[in-house]
Amino acid sequence: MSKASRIVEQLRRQILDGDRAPGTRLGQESLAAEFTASRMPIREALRALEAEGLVTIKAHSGAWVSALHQEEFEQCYKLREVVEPMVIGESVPLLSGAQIDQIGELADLIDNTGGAADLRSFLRLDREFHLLSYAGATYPFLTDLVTRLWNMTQPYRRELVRFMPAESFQATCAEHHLIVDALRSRDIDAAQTLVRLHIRRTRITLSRYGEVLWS
Amino acid sequence: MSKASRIVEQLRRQILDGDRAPGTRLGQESLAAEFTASRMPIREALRALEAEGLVTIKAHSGAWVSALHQEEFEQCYKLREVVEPMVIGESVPLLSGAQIDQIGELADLIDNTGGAADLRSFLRLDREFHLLSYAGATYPFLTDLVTRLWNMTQPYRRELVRFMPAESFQATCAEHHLIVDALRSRDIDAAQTLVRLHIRRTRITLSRYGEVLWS
DNA sequence: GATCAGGAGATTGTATCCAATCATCAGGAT
DNA sequence: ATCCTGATGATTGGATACAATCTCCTGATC
Repeated sequence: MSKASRIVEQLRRQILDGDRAPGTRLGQESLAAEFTASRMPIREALRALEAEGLVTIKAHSGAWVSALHQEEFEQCYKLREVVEPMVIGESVPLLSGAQIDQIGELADLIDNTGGAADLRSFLRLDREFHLLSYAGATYPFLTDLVTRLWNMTQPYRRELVRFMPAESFQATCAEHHLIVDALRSRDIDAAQTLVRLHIRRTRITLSRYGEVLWS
Repeated sequence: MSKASRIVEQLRRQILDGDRAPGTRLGQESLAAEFTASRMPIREALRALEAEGLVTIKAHSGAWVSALHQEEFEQCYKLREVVEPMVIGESVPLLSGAQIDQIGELADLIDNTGGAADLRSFLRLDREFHLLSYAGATYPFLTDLVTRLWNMTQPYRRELVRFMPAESFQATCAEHHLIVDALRSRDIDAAQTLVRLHIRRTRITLSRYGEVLWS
């Protein structure tokens, strides 16, 4: 595996984990020093992350961790409301029983995080829960798009979930279990509707606290 | 504008125009000689085109113009059947009257190409017709996806359209004009249905000749 | 005859160096 | 006081040189 691709993975991990906040400058020289490499693999890594939407590059100027305006953030969620039901519809008939069991276990684990109480675990498990439920889907383009949308919004989700009230967290957990039930009974329609409503409710809940974050 | 981005545009154009067929090797050294540049901007360009799906890179091995199997080609069309109705639904209410007129003119121009008779013009205009009809859509991610799907399938469309019988070409033209009518009357539902059927019929028509191409 | 090991050649990946471009700030004119 | 202008410093873009890796051919072995 090349040095550039290792740097891509590490940088992506750092951005998603919140170690590098949106708007942070990514200077080639300083990154080269950090990763003990030359600027060349750094440049390739930044280009790759730009293609993923995680990094924004301005010619002859520099690279920054991509930042979203509130409208862009909400547009990502609105797009997810349309695309993810489509993807889970493809996925439901093709998921294995073992996969569905695993998704159910993730739902249980999420219950125990308490949402904002264990933010890091919640974000990681919630992401895993949803993306695994799409594992059966056959359209690589759409699953890539979904992953991109999750990645791009992750830093903001981290900040916004802090404000999420307990009742909203409980709703999230309940919806997760309903989704698992729909998967178990292979009910495509129910799964699609639940996913759409789940994302929609989350968007509306989060947008209430967006004013604080973006103002 | 950087040298790399100029190379991206030229290479993309060459691939879409059929000057570089799928499976063709893209050696860094030879490309550097062609474009009178060093290998460095070439690498950046290849990475960018890889992100667009037009180029496939294998580590330590090389880059090739992306090739699709028949199943992948048809999967692109099936995905278009789902995504493009969504996009045109977003687009219809936001297209300007001037844009719709322009789309109508494109439909007329396509009639005059005679399909396989003037293949180059047909491909260019057909592409322009559809992509312009999506110009009102507000989701950049989805329009990017649609453009990617068009680009990736273009080399194969070029080959397959050669076999397209006259009746199929006439059907295509008729459907185009029906779509224009739907745009003019701002009929979202009609536009979505027509686009879906248009893509579906094209896929079925083309797949009939795929055996020849891929066997 | 088929398969696998090994080495030569070619090609990609990385480091270093130089050139081009942009941001910043001082200085002067309006 | 504000805006424009120009020089300086920092940073990215590109070229060249070297290292790492793969491919393919050769030849030996089963």
